[in-house]
Amino acid sequence: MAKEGGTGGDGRRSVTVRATSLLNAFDTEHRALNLSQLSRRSGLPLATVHRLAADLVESRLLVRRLDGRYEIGALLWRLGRLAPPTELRELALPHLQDVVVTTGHTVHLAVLEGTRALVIERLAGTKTVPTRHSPGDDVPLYCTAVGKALLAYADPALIDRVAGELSPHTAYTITSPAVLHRQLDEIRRTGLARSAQEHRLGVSSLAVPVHGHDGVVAALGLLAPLRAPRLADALPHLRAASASVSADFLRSGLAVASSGADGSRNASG
Amino acid sequence: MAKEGGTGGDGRRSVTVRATSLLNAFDTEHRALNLSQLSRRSGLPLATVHRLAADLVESRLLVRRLDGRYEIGALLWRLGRLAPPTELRELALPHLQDVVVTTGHTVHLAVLEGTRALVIERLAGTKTVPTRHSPGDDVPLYCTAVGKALLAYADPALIDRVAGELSPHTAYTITSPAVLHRQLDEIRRTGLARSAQEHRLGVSSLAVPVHGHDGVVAALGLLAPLRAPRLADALPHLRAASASVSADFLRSGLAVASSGADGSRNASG
DNA sequence: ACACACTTTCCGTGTAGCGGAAACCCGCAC
DNA sequence: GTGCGGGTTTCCGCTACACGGAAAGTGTGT
Repeated sequence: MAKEGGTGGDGRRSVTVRATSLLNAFDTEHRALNLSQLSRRSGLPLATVHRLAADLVESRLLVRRLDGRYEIGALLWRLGRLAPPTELRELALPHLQDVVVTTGHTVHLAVLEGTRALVIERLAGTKTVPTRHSPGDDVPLYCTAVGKALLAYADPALIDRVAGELSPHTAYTITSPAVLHRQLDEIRRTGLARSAQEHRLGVSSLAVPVHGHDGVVAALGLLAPLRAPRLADALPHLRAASASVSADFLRSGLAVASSGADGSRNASG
Repeated sequence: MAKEGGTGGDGRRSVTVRATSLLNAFDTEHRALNLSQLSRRSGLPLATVHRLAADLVESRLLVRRLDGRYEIGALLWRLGRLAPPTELRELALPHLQDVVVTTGHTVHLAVLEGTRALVIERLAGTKTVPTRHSPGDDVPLYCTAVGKALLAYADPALIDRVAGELSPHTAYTITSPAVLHRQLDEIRRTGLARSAQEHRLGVSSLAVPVHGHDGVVAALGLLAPLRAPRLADALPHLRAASASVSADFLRSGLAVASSGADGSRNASG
């Protein structure tokens, strides 16, 4: 009978979770999916997907095109705009632009989301670097500057969890938990995070935390080609922008929304 | 068998639809809701909301704050970015900026969504007008310039439906279906839609359609104080922007409904 | 003509969603 | 202290609703 013993994985969950797994089948490379693709990518039986997707279309979370493919509906877009990242993004935007024009480097704004850093805005500078992270993408916490800036101020439990699985992206990626911890200490001391080719070859970056009422709510990062001349000169501008964003953030009375860990599941008792 | 008869719009439907009605309880003024508010605003029993919201949190569509209130989660934000409006918005953005700097007026980009026009981007000009529609808001189709521009090229059935319920917003709002139809004819002939105080007093606007492969995919509108001097001078810029957006749109290969095969093959894996 | 891939419908099974009611919690007033 | 009012969480029996295998329907390429 009970073939399901696994914790956490997928398998048999509530309708809502299943419906969400349908939504999760979409990503930047797959903005429109037909029924079979949806079934394959979500791992749900075809008949189930057929019914579920129809429900989602009725709810206007998805729309069905004339060619039969599904895509994310405008309702979802609109709802998504109500999420905390939107407010932060819009309030930070002018300051990000300042940084871009004064330094010429590409700037990232990211928040902690689960065990990754979610890039909520990216403004390309004139001194372009090949890497392409659009808003909506997420990057690892341990091998990017914004990631480390966020991680350094995160819940110690999260730090340990992340430090437990340091899979290398390049030859420069930190794979030793001890080294990572040492770096995080330094970040906390100096308020500055760095990464040099740890995530992508040829790219180095700086990042500083953005402070909220209690704790760090975001990180502001700067991307540059590996040996960009006087990248450090940009630091004051980055710090200034961070301070401005912090100030605006506090003024706006927004609350931290970072989800944190799941924790309580069906534990015994 | 007979379809269900409820006219109210909600009521007794599938789980998915109910869950969505929870999501719909959120709006710009209500970005964070506690359980009871959620229950009240969605019309669902409290116990049901309690369970459903927990599911949504587990799915990460919602997050629950430390103070017990729910808000839209980052996952939803990210999914929303995969919706068509995002692509259109980003591709149109530079052209919108052109219009703003050359004309100084506030510009709107809107798409058809149900029986309303969804504003997907708004750039404020130097010649500000009091009205405030942020991206994500929707406006009526029959009393705004962008709305009319979209309506004029929409499915006749939709036109009739909209013409059936012309509730006035100001003393200038068109309430006669015949007048509306006549205006729509003219819009189709001239490619230009206007509204003068029909939606908000003191505001007049122009709008032009943005064409896709077959049909209109968006509208580009310009807001100005009532008797803005030489507002018509801005029209060429607006048309030029519309043409540029159209061109970029077509180039990008975005589809509203592609009937033929589009190149992408899916290598299963 | 056949083969193949995708989509839609059907329908018997039983599970999972339902939601009223009661308990619980906390701050407040008296 | 006791009672009151708001919100939140848990309980639990009933059955409506979701489930999904299987089969029929549709369209394209060969």
